[in-house]
Amino acid sequence: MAKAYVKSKEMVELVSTSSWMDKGLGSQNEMKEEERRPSAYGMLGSLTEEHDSIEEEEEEEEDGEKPKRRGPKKKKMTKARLERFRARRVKANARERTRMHGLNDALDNLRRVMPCYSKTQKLSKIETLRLARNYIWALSEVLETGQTPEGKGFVEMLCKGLSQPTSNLVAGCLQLGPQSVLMEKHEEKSPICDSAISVHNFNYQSPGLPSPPYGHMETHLLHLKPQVFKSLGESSFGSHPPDCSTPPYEGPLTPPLSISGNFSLKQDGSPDLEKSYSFMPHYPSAGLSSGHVHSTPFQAGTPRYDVPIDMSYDSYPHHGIGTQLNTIFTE
DNA sequence: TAGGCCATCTGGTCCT
DNA sequence: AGGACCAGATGGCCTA
Repeated sequence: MAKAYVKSKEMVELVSTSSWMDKGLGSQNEMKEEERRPSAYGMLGSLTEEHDSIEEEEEEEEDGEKPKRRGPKKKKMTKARLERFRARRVKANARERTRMHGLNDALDNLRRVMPCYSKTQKLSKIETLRLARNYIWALSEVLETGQTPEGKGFVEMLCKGLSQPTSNLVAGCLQLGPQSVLMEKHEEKSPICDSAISVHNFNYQSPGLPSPPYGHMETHLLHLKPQVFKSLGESSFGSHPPDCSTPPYEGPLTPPLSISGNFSLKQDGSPDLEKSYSFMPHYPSAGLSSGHVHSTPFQAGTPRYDVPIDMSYDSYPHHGIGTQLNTIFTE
C-alpha cells in the first residue's frame, strides 16, 4: 500500500500539468468544481518541475549499480508521449468526474424515495445505502407477513445499523400519532419538508431536523410509486394496470401527497403524473393493522394501481429478500 | 481541533 | 487502444 502511494506521488510529478490541462479543457461545470475546490486543482507542480522529474527518473534507471530491471524496457518519455499521456489523463479525469456525478445522481434519486428525505439535510452516502437496505427489508417483511409492523418495530427495522443522528431523523420522520391526519393536510399544501410544519405534527422533532415528506409510516408504506411495484417483479404483479408504464422517477423532490388517492387526470383519463405524481390509496389504519394489505381499497372511479400480492415462493421471487439483503450488507 | 464526509485525481485492472 | 470501474490518496468543508 505504501508502495502504491509512493508510485502515485511519482506519477503526480510526472503529470503535474494535468491540473492546468483540466482547467483548460474543463466544461463550465468542471470550472465550478474547480472554484469550489481550488486546491484540488492547484496542488500539483509546474510544467518545468515536471520535466526535471522525468529526466531524474530516467537517469536513475540507467546509471544505477543495481541489476538491470527485467521486462520490457521503459520507453523514454518524449515530449510527444508526454503530451499524449496528459491528454489521456485529462480525458480520463473528465470521464471519472462524469461517472461519479452519475453515481451521485443515482444516490440522490435513492434519497428521494427513502422514508425521510430532505433537501436541506441530506443523508450521507453510506447512511442512504444503509437506510435503503433497511427500507427494502422492512417492506419485504410487510409483503411477506401481510401485516404492517407496529410503529416502533418498523422504525427499529429502518434504523438498524444507522448512526444515532440518522436514527433520530428516521424516528422523527416516521413518528406515529393522532396528528397524522393533520400532517397530511399540511403536506398537501407544502410537500417539501418544513420544520415549521413538523413542529405541529410530530411528537418528536430534533431541532434542525427536516420533517418527513410522507407523514407517518402508514401513509408512507402505501406511498410506493407504481413503478416501484412494477420494478419489484412483473411476475408477481402482473401487468396491472395496462397503462401503468411510468417513466423513470424524475418527479419532484418530494412527491406531493394525495390525500384522497386521486390522480390528477389528463384529458385522456390517464393519470397526470406531473401534477399528482404520487398516489395514496384510501387505507384506513385499522385495515393496515389487521393485515388487509392484499386488498387495496382505492377510491371508486379513480385510476388504480392494483397490487395483487401473492406471497407464494413461486410467484414472488423476492421472497426473503430482506434476509438476503441483510446478509449482503452485513458489516 | 479532530473526525466525518465529500469531490477529485490517479494508476491499476478488466473488458470490448 | 480506449473506456469503465475501482480503490487509494489528498485536501477542503463542516460540525461537535
